[in-house]
Amino acid sequence: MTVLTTRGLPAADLLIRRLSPLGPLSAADRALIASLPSQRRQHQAGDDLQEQGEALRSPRIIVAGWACRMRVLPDGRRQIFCFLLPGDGLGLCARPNPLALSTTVALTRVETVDASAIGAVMRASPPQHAGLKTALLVSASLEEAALLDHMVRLGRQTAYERTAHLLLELRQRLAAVGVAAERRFPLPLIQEVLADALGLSVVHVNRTLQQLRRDQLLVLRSGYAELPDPQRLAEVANYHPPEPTAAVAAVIGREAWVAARSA
Amino acid sequence: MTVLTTRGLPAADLLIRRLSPLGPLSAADRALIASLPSQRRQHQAGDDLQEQGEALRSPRIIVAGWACRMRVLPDGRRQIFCFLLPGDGLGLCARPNPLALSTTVALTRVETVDASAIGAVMRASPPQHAGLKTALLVSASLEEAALLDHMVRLGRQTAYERTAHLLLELRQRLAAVGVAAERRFPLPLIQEVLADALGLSVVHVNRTLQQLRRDQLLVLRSGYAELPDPQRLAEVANYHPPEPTAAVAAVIGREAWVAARSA
DNA sequence: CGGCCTTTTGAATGTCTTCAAAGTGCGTGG
DNA sequence: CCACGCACTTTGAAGACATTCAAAAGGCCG
Repeated sequence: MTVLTTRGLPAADLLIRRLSPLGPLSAADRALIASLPSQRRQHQAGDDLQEQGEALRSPRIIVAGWACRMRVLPDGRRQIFCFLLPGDGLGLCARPNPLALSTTVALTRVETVDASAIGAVMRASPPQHAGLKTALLVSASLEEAALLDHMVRLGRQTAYERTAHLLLELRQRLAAVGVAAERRFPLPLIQEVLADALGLSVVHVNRTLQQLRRDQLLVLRSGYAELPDPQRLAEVANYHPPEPTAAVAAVIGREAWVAARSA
Repeated sequence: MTVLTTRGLPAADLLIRRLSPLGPLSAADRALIASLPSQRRQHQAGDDLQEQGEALRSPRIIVAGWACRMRVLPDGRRQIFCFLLPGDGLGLCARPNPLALSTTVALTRVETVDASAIGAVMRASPPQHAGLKTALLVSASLEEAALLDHMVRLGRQTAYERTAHLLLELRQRLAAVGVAAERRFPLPLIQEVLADALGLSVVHVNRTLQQLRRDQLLVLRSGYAELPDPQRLAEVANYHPPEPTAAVAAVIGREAWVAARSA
């Protein structure tokens, strides 16, 4: 059975579910993840999790709720770069002591746990955590690929395609942490947020969502989205899910991965 | 006097000019850069320098010409993510053996030199090249920031603002390698390329450029752009150049940088 | 029940695209 | 050296897509 909510789900389960397809996690890796502090910090919707230009705060993992990275223009226009979902890291960066390149804001109530131990693995390369580091690098790779996808949406897709494409990405990412069923997943975003992510006006997002509903491609209710026909939606949106295999190969090379699996 | 062409300029000069404001380059760092092979590989305009999904080719530095990273949709729509200018690296990545997340194509005739030595510094952390590694990481940081800037352009700026903003970015980056004067710099791009970068149609790019000219903010001729009033242009575009100081602090922390300078 | 935030609707407007064709510049070959 | 061809730029007109403004409807919480 698929878990449809993460609130209350231990951080470790979430992280292991997300990372294990991305690299060969050793027993030591799993132990390190399991030993992450269980104490959760609560953030209210609207809270800044990270201010642009400020030194990166100590690394944390989101265990519940949604956030986003964004930038605001002087006249109030806002662009959302990406959404941060349960299982995603905050301030997990391979660079030492970096400044934040964007502001991170909680979109719902968010719960995070400290992930300094994982940050340490990112910065050093302890041999007993090579698999974990691989998974983290693959994860960073996937994030970067998602940014490029988003740029294609903004620059070269219609409102209808953009919206469909984003919905499929969110479904895919939520599925990777066990928070999405095949067709149904939580979507706790108001239309203004979708608009700022998709580079559209709120009114137009509203009309685009209606069009998707009329076309039997989307059902929205009580904070959940349902995609009755993901296949057809993927076709209209030109959506291609990231292959985990490709993602892994992206960091360690396909041969190395095969070797690691069989070892 | 500002050098207005790089063809013939040694790779080392270009790289040192670009990297020295980004990190404290030691004598060893400069020696390593100076010892890069001088043999240049020629690529014709239109050549693939790197295919999406393919293993990253061995790292090289562009010493002359322009390239871009981009993705193409099945129906031929194309989005350009960023431009690669002289002094920029190809396949310089902190991740080991990664696959390319996008295709890289030469936009003009391009000359590159091998940069395996620099790639090695990126992957390992030889203590005698700590400064160089810092500079490379800062450089990667700036690249990422530029991607985010581009997303803001695509999602939340008008055609006029986008175009102005991109021109200012190009001027700034070319100036960093000594290829741009205060107001004049090479712009070897056809309008179709600008269109694919800016998420606009060719026709609209044409009209937007005309508008900029009518407003006395831009002069284009024989492959060069001139910005008669960069200040005013920056205002209409909401352009904020990346501060080198901020960039350095972004990687090593402000205090560490100050310490390194005075040491 | 009332107030506030969010969604929805309508109408007018504006930005940007598409299609089609003419103009311009430049290199090549006659 | 000129003429031609080709690629790129420019122009016009029509229409599609998206925004803006304004207001009504819906939902949720105190």
